[in-house]
Amino acid sequence: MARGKDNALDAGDKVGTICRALRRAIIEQALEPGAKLPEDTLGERFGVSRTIARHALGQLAAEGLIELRRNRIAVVATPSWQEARDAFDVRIEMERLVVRQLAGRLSRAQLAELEAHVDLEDAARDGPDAVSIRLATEFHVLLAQMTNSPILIRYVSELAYRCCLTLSLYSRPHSSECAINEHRLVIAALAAGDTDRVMELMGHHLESVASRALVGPGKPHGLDLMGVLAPYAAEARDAVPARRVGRPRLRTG
Amino acid sequence: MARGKDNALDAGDKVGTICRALRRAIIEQALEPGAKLPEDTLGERFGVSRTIARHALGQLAAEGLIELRRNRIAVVATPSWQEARDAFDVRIEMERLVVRQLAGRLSRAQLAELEAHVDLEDAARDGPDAVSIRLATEFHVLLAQMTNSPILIRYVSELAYRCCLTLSLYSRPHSSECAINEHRLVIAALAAGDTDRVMELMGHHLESVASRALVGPGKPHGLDLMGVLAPYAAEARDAVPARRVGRPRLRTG
DNA sequence: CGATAGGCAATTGCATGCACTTTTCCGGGC
DNA sequence: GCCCGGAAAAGTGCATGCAATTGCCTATCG
Repeated sequence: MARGKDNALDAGDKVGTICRALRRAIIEQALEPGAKLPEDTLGERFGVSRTIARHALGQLAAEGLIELRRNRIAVVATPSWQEARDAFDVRIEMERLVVRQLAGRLSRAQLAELEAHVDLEDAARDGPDAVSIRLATEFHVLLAQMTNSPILIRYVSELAYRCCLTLSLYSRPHSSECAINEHRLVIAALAAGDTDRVMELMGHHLESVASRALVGPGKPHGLDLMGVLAPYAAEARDAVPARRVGRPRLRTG
Repeated sequence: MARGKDNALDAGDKVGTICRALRRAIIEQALEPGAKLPEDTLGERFGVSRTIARHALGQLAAEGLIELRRNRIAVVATPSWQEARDAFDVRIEMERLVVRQLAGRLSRAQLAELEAHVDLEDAARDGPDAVSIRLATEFHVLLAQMTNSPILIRYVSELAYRCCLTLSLYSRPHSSECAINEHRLVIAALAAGDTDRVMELMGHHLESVASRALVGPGKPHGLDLMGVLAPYAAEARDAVPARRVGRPRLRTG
């Protein structure tokens, strides 16, 4: 192995690791839309070179999570209201497809897994918003994964993340109460194998989430970009062995 | 710019240029599934360094057009039959969404553009298969573009390309006759603003295309990889100024 | 004759360096 | 006081070099 002696948790997929960390930071709203992501700062944070950071940014840009303009610093995407609405429309259709494929076809174990996840969401209700938002999103991703269709999984995940982003721009604080109940209803209908009903439920559920994103021109933001990233980098590999970490510059997106 | 002094046609977006060229080579089946794409050979062909070629491969992999495994040469994707079926299922849903949004909302000019495209398909009927396949695919992409929804555009394009790939693996030679007629029917229904009918038509059309991909375990293939790529590279920039082009190695996927 | 281990060529993984572009900051003019 | 212009700083675009891995080819052994 190279000199760096990475700990084995990172199975060599540095780019993937960075992507996952950034995605998570974004859906937990630690990185708000518009936040700047300079290649070299990112590289320092994760203990890799700009080349790798750049590659990761490329992937995230392909997913629509960040915006990449030539010769400009990458920023977390700031979807327009119209784009947000489009994303939700497509997402609704895709997730209806997911539950259509799943209705009546889930094993007892899978249903239990879903229930367990919703229990988790329930438990996190009093915790920080960031966590409950992430969990709510992951419920939908979990459903998609049960289809075993790589394409569906990828698209639903992407759309879910983008919609998360949207919510952080246009929606009010977040109240997950009813969302959690709706998740339970969906599980019940899936178990019952009631295809039409589960599609309806999912459609309504997503529509109601989307409708929370109706008004509000979005808040301006300013935050300590790289400081906020630290825990995500730390989680990715256990410590950042970056060779020469001076105090990271403060950026205020 | 560096020493290379590219001609101005390439607006600096080298990665995008390579992606487009490769995508096109793939959908025209000049690059068959399984064909190898070594970074440096690619770089030589397009007159860029491995860094850029690598980045392009990363993007294409994100789109599912090629497969990228660690420490291994990138290859054009070889979707399993199941993946292919999934892709078609999702695609059908997405394109129904497209025409739903479009029905009755197209301008006269847009309808004319669609007709013109189908005329092109018609004219290409006697030409090489590669061209008529590409045109058929582009009809669907064109429709998607008219929605002005970046997400829809991206997903439909991706899916259309992937399905193309599929056809080259599992389908018989290609007879575009009826497909062209179906395209015309779709246009007519769009113009009439008959939402339900156009969704039905599009669904049937895609289903019938998919059904052509039912049997056949796929043909083995062998081809002169980089030789076949030359025209695509040439089209991308007018000539390849690569510094030291020895005879490119022949690879036989 | 077939299977196998070892070595070499091909290829990827990644960091670094240099050129170019954009942004920022500062001083002078209006 | 505000706007403009120019230079320094920050950042990206890209090529190249080196280490590590893989894959192939061959010589050797059963």
